[in-house]
Amino acid sequence: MPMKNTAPYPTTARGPADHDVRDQIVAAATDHFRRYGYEKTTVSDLAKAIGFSKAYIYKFFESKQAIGEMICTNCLREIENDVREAIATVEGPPEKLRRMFKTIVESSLRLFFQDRNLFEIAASAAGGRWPATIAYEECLHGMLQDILQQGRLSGDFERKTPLDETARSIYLVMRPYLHPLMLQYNLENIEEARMQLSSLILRSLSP
Amino acid sequence: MPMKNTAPYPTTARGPADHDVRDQIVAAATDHFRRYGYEKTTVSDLAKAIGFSKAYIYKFFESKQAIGEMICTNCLREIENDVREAIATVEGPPEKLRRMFKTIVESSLRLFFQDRNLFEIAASAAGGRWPATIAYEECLHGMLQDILQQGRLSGDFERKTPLDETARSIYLVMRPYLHPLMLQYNLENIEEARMQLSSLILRSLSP
DNA sequence: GTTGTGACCATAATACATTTTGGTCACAAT
DNA sequence: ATTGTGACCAAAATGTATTATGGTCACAAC
Repeated sequence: MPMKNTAPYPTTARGPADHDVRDQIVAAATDHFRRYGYEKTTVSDLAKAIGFSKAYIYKFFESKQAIGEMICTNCLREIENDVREAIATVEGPPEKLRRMFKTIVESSLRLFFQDRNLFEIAASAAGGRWPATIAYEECLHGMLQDILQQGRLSGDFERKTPLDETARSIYLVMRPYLHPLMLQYNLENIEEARMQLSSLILRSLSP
Repeated sequence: MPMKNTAPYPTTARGPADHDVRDQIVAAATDHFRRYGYEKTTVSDLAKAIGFSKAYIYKFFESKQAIGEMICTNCLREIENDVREAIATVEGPPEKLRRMFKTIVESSLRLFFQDRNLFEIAASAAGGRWPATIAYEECLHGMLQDILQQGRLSGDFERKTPLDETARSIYLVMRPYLHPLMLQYNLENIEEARMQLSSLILRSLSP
């Protein structure tokens, strides 16, 4: 029985969930999107690359955008992992917070401006509210909340303000630097900005 | 002796600084830009509106963009005044800060989305780093610094962090909500966001 | 000197014909 | 039932010829 997708946006649920061809498509798409960009890559290009017909691609993905979203999800997942690793290798909630912010900025800059072509996908994703972006934002928000919780337990952070509100407001401070479309307008003196904002955040958390 | 303009961007220095025709141009431009938008309005339209030839316009303004910049400056000045008024009618630095942020958001929303057509000018200004935007940012930054200084004197705010750094970091928190291009991506739950960020800022300022 | 303009040019915007592209479907092979 | 495709369509992208627009300048009226 085919699972009807009930998500607001069509997810990639089509055809066998794990199938060799699906992986080939993702691999080819990753390569092509990186090299020639999302717009310049046609679905036929991908089909040719893996030696099948264009129609067969649509047995696995609902649309070209669905493919882009998958690639985008992977990219964002990479950042998530960078962050997870960064905050694991450092101790003390305040320093974890600093490192989290630092890593987000660094990884985002690397992804969006080193791999220039992936930027347009991430930009579309962020602008069009793709599920990939929402999941990403929620993930980071969650990590943030964890650090805050740790800091409250360890006595590093104040405990009066509701945890959820604290997490949300700090997330809002960081958001302009992880949202690709906003990041563009925050490039100059970004290092300085990040450090000063980190300090402001930590001051706001002092018990 | 004609004053050579040494600014990085050509300012509106051309022809007599105050002249009836200059004002007519500004008035016509304000009206037309509001009604039909910046792009849709041609310089000839403005000329026709004030009953002169197109060439005469260029005796007063270096370019169409220079006219746009003037109108933009006026718009932003309006916000500045709103803010100035708002923080004057309220007392206590913490409440002044809250009101400042609140007024910036409200006035920006009104300007950019009620007067929809002016948005494209402000957007170009913000994106292209026109002097109008720079002056605007510096003005708000200055007002912010004043409030902080008052708060330090009254004992409401901490005094350890350098004043300049505090002002800068708080400004960075507010910036996504006054920068028209970023404001677009912060529309949902903007009221809630603004209040939570205000609280975060005030927490960071507690002595 | 100040006020004012029509004619003129290079480039940007527009409009339109043509081609590409995303996406579907009936149908074939295993 | 699963794997796979060529033919087909509406809509978007592209190239191109044409027009409109921003901007200048020599020159005229006062």
